Amino acid sequence: MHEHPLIRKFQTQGLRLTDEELRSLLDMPTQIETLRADQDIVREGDRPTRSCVVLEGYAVMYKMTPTGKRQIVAFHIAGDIPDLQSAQLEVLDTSLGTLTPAKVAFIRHEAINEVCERHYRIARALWRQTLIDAAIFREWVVNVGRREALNALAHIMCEFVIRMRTMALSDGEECELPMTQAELGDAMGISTVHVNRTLQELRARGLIRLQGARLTVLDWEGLKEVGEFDPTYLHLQKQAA
Amino acid sequence: MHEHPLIRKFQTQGLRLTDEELRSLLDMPTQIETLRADQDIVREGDRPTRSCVVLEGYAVMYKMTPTGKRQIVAFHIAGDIPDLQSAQLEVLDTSLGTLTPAKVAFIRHEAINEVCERHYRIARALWRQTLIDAAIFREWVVNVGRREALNALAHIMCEFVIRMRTMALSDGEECELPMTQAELGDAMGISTVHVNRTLQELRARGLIRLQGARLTVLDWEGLKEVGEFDPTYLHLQKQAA
DNA sequence: CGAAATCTTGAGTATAATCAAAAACGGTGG
DNA sequence: CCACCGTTTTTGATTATACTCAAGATTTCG
Repeated sequence: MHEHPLIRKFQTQGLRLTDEELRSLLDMPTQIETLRADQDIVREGDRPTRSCVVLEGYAVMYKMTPTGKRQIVAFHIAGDIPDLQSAQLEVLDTSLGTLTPAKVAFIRHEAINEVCERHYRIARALWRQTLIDAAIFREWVVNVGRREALNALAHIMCEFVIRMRTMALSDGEECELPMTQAELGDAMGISTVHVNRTLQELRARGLIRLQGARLTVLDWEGLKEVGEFDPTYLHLQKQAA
Repeated sequence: MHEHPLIRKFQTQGLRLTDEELRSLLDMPTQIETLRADQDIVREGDRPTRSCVVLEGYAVMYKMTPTGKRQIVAFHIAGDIPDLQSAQLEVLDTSLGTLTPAKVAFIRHEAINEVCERHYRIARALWRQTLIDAAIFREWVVNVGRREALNALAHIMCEFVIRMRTMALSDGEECELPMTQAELGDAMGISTVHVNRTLQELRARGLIRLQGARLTVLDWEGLKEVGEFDPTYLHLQKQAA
């Protein structure tokens, strides 16, 4: 696998880049920034002129309601381009912030759109990526709308572990789980207190161990079952599995 | 506005098609079918070789949980291409069905991908459309996760009326609301009984009138406020507003 | 006109929210 | 290395929103 998270991501999607495509991608001028935890990168309503690639650390997309409640709509890991949408849509409809200290690479929209126009295969791969993001949003609607806390939490963990494994950030049993209980609650649409009690139930059932930011899946089949987890919606390619 | 729903949709997004682009689009071979209400068009797990354009009537995208609960993730109206994703992703992760009797046009994926490759502007417009769909999913996550029934229901109505108006299917005050209370519940992740009580509250507050499938917005500002509705996420162009 | 679907109402229950406060943890600086 | 501070996690008690079950009224459609 390539060492650059973005290229690695393309590879996990089964895209064999030609030398020229690879060069075009790596030649895009980028600006790399190191960010602290809990820092906004862009905000709802912004009209950014660049998008970012997560190189290290974790990010969240979220929306605030007028009454001050927060809903997290996505967690992002290395290789993700959380705000790729802003290259095609003028105004941001969500905010993006860091979850942990993070390193991100900013790429100007013109650069992205030039590469897309020159290499339709890259445009198509990025389009495909945004379609997978959309598939994940759909699954989250189900998670938040029709699953009880226990199942929803198990589901979130399954998804996160699989995505981490796809990017070689987990061995499939153990990985970093960088979000606090409050953040998990904001992702599932439930309160922090209820997250805490639900976590205890998952532990009591012997499905997971969670100490600090370290998650260990003790019973993968059990967790999948409780989480009603079917990875189809992640649209993984064979070699990724 | 053009009489073909798909072309009209492109126009509402501000895309001025050249004669050649228009010809390429209209020359795509399509198969038009008339469907009854509550009929599946494609199902989760399918690997379709074509996508469809809604010409008349209404469709829903939904997912079922293993315990038999249904979550509707999108309502689709004339001009929408609900399963455009399947042109880029192999397996469907949601099911698509009619809500009412409907007329749809099927287009083979090869035809779509050829047009996209020949006209990058069309590819980009379709990409953009899928990004707007994703933005709507994000808003639905908020609706289902962080809004109480009253606010969520008002929000759904605001979104539906605006989308109908954009496609000239509503004057902005009155329009068809083709879903049953059970379907509204499946869209908001609440029970039918609770939808009923919530509807009564919206009526009691003088915000709407709803008789059969006919919705009249009596107090647009009030409904928007209760629904915490900000249309930014629909990414409408100026002329549409 | 009649059957099926949809809507409505009531009563009892469950899941999860809120409020409040204590315990544990993690990082920082002396 | 330890004490300290802010954050995060945990616990308890009370309340609220929404669910389930059940049955009756109304609408829709063939």
